Amino acid sequence: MQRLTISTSEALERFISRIVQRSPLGDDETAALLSLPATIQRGRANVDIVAPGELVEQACLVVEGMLGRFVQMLDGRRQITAMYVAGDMCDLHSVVVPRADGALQSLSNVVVLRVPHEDLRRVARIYPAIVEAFWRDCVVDASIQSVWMANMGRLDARARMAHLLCEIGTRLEHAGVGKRDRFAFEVTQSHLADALGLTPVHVNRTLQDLRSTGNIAIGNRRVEISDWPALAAIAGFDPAYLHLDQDTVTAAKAWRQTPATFG
Amino acid sequence: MQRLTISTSEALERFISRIVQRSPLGDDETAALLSLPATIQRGRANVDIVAPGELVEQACLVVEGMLGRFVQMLDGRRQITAMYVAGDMCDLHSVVVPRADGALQSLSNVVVLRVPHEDLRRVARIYPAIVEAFWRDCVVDASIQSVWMANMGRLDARARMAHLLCEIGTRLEHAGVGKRDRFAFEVTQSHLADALGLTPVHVNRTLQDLRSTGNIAIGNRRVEISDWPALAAIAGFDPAYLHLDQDTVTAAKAWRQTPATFG
DNA sequence: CGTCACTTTGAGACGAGTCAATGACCGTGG
DNA sequence: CCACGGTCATTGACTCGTCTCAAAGTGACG
Repeated sequence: MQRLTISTSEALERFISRIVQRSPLGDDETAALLSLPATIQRGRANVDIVAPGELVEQACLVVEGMLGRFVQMLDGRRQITAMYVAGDMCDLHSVVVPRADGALQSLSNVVVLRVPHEDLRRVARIYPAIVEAFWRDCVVDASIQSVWMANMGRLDARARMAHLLCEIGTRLEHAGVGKRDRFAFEVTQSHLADALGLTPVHVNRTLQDLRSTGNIAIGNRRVEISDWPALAAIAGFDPAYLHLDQDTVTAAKAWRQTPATFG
Repeated sequence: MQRLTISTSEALERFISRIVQRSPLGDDETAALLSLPATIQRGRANVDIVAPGELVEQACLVVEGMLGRFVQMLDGRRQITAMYVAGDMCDLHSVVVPRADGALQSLSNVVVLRVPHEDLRRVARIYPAIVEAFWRDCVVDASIQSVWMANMGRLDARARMAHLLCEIGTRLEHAGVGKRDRFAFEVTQSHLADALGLTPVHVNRTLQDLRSTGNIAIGNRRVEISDWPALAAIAGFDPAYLHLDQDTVTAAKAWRQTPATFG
C-alpha cells in the first residue's frame, strides 16, 4: 500500500486540499502554501515527533499513518488528547505557542512533512485568509477535543469506543483513506486505552462486547462497522463537531468579504 | 462587592490587559481594540449566553462572574468543557467557526461584554498582531482543555477536584480577583460535577474528603486552600499549561520581528 | 525457533454511580 | 413575622462499571 517515495509537493497538495475543505483560498494563497519549504520525515510507531516541553520550530503535517498527542502524568500514566490522520496539520498551534506541553508521538509507521514556523508566519502575515485558515483549523481541533472530553466524562466504555470508531472512520473517509465503515486503524489496544481513559484490559473486553453484539469486526489493525446506524446510536455520534460540511466554509467566505477598512 | 455600573471602556481595558499578558501589542493595536463597539450585558446564574447550535455573531468577554461551556448528551447528561473567569474572551473561536457546538452558560451572576464579530474581523485584518493574539488565546484555551481531558482520563475524583481548585485559584489570582489560596468560587456542586465528570453526590463526598484531610475549607461559594503545596501535590498541578508566564510572550515577540516579505 | 509485543482470559477489589431521604438556607408572599 | 417553596448540600445503603494483578495465548519477525 505505502509508496516508497512521496514528493514534498504532493504532500503539500494533500495539505492544501484539506485546508480548502474548511477555508476557501485564492490562487495566490494556494501558490504561496505550495511554495513552502518542507522536508519529508519517516518514522516507526511509538517515537516522539515532538518531545514534551520542547521548543518547537517546525510544524508537522501527517502524510501517512497516525499520530497522537500525549499528556503524561507524574506516575507514568498517560492520556492521548488527540489523534491525527493523513492530511491533518497536527502542530499548527505551535506556531503561536511554540512550547509543547505534551508529546507528539507516532502511533503507527508514519510519513510526516515538516514546515518551519518562520515560513508559515511569513505567508500568514501576507495573506489574511491563510492566518484565518490556520486559526480555524486550531479551533476545529479544539472542538473535537471538547467532544472527547464530554464522552470521557459522561459515556461508558462501550459508547466511548463506539464514538471513537465512528469519528476515526468519518475522518479517514474524508481524508480519502478508506471508507468510514471499513478502514485501517493502525493503533494498538493500549493506544485506544490511552485515548479513551481506560485500561488496555478493559478496552479488550469492550471490543469483544461490540463484536459479540454484531456491531463491529476488528482485528489486524482493521475495522469493519457492520451496521453504521446502530454503532452511531450507541455512541450518540453526530459528526457536526468535525466541521467537515459546507457550513464552516460558508461562514469563512463571509470573512473574506469583510472590508479591510477601519475607523 | 459588585459595582452597579461598569463602562464599556473599563471592560475593554480589562480585556486588553489580559491579552497583553500573552501577546505584546503596540499602541496602535491597543487603541484599535479600545475603540471596538461593545455592549454590556448582565445575567443571573444558569442562563444561556450562547445557545447550542446558534449562529454566533458576537464574541463575549467575561467582566464579572463565571461562565461555562457545556456539551449536552442526548439523554440530558452534560459536561462542562471549559470554565471562564473575569477577563477571559470566552467566545473568540466563534469568530472563525461561528456555529456553536455547545452552549455557553452563566454559572453565577455575570457581567459580560459583547463585541460584534464584524468589528473583531476588521481589526484583525488590519493588525497582524491582533489576529495572532486572538489565535494564541484560542490555542491556550485548547491547552487547558487537554489538561482537563488528561485529568478526567487518568486521575481519581480527589485529584481531579484538587487540580480544578488549584487551576481556578491560579487563574483568578492572575485575573486580579482574589488570592490563589483564598477566593470566591461561585459555582454549585452540580457545576463541579459537570466539570469533573462526576455526580453531584460524589463531588460532595470528595469535598468532604479534602476537608477532612485538612487540605481545604470550602463553603458559601468560597474556597480556602490551607496548604497549597499539599493540594498541588495531590493534583499533580503544574501551572505551565496556563501559559501565564513570560515564556509565551517571548515567543510572541519573535513573531513580530519576522519580516513581512516573501519569495 | 525463540523473542518480543500485543491480545485475551479470570478472579477479586474498589471507586463512583444510583436512588432516596433529610437537612440547611434563602427569598417571597400571606 | 412566619409559612412556604425552591435550590442546594448532605447522608446512607446498595449496585455496577472499571481497575488490578496475574497468567496464558497469539502472531510477527529476525
